[in-house]
Amino acid sequence: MEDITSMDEDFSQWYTDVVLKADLADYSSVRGCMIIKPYGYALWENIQKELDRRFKATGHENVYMPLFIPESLLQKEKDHVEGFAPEVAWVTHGGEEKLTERLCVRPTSETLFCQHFASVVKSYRDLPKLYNQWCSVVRWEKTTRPFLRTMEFLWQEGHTVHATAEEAKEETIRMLNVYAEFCEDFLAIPVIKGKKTDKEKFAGAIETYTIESMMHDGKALQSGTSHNFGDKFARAFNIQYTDRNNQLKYVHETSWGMSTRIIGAVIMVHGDNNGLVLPPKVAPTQLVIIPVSPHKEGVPEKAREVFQRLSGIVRAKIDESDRMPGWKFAEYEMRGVPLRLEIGPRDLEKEQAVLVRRDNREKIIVPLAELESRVPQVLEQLQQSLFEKAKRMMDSRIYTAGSMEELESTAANLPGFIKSMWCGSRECEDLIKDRTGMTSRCIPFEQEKLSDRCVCCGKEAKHMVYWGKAY
RNA sequence: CGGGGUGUGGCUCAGAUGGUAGAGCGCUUGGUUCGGGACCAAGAAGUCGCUGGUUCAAGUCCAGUCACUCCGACCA
Repeated sequence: MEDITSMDEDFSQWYTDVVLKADLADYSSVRGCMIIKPYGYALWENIQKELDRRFKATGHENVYMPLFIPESLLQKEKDHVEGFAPEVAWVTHGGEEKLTERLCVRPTSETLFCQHFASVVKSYRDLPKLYNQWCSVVRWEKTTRPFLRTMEFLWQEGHTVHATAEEAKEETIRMLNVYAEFCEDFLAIPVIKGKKTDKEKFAGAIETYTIESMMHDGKALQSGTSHNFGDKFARAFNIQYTDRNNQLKYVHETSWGMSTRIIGAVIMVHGDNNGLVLPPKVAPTQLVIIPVSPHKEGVPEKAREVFQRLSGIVRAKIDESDRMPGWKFAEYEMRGVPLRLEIGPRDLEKEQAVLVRRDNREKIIVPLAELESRVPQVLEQLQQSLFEKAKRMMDSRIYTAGSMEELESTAANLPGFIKSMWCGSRECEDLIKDRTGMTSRCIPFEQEKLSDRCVCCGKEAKHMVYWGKAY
């Protein structure tokens, strides 16, 4: 089998090669939609499991809303419908009969949740409602790429209603932090937390918060978002409750989402020219055992014994197929399995096994007796070093610009993010996009005062902003 | 939606000037191998993306269409 395209040569092609050859997904006969294969789906299941655990730990409950939204319902909130109308799929017929009202296939479920909240929230005693749903949504995209942008994608969408604006804002930030910690601790992907500019915020939100991560090619991927709707949707959908003082009040809402797109981030942050590299915490298989010269006496028995001992401790797999060992090494590297254990005749003599790390190919000789303690230890170190490597990569590609000239030349020559001061005007944001191809990624929570002046117009600066080219 | 590229066994591709469909890899079977993608032998596998046209004859020429892919604009 030939190698995958080198990422330095053609990053996009490298990405596609990895998705296909690591056996994560395949193209389907439906334009823009992909088949998520068992290995890719196992990855998603691990992401789901961990996120779901974190949602439950913060008091959320899972629900399920319908796939279809009546047109009249979608129309209720003006900004929302304007944002999504261009990319929804419509159902116009049921069997042979034309429907009296078109149904859209949900691009997101705010409107359905709102209608439901309007019917179940009556009193301050009914609040808050902290809901989440796991589902797929459809957006009629013009160009698609596996995981990064598909017409149908799997995600979770959290929807909550609260009594006060303060509570809604707290929830928005809480869930952004859940996402950020999940990315950093579980996926080993460093993120920048911040707020979206008005131009970039979600259709219908008063504030959108985001975590932005940097891919290997220096481009940004919005990895999770959390929206504060204030009482905008509540007013459009008439979601009111009676408070302790018998006053009728509008609720305050939030929504937040993370999708299978995050798998694209895992690929593009950790992957290398040998294929996928998975952080141990999310890897479907954490350790693969490869018997070497399995026809030699004692080898398969010992390999199975090691497999038995380790499978209670880590997600282990043993490959006893009749492939050449070299083929297996390459194959499991392609699939990003964090740790490989080789065991052959030479090891039997010395009562040892050879561990090989996926990230740096370091070989670690471990006495058989110590495997139970050493394997989890090495996995933990690997998880940690993947995060540190990604963090160094991101930090080393964040530049500062004090003038438009600097912004333009940096954007043209150096992949990565650029931070600069900004006056807050849409005009400057648009101009920067025109001149550099970069959009504002976020107004980070961690502000630095680089200067007093907007990088673009020279007027008084309001914020420091990260700019970047985005997926 | 604009611009470029590509559609031929599972995969990567070859098939000048139209004339009976090819290779390598993979797959199956048997044997030898086995510490970084092994070797030998035998086999199976294609209505040449789809529709129409030109022609005695189309993978090849023409028109249309669909899909994939890359680069822009729009978006999780």
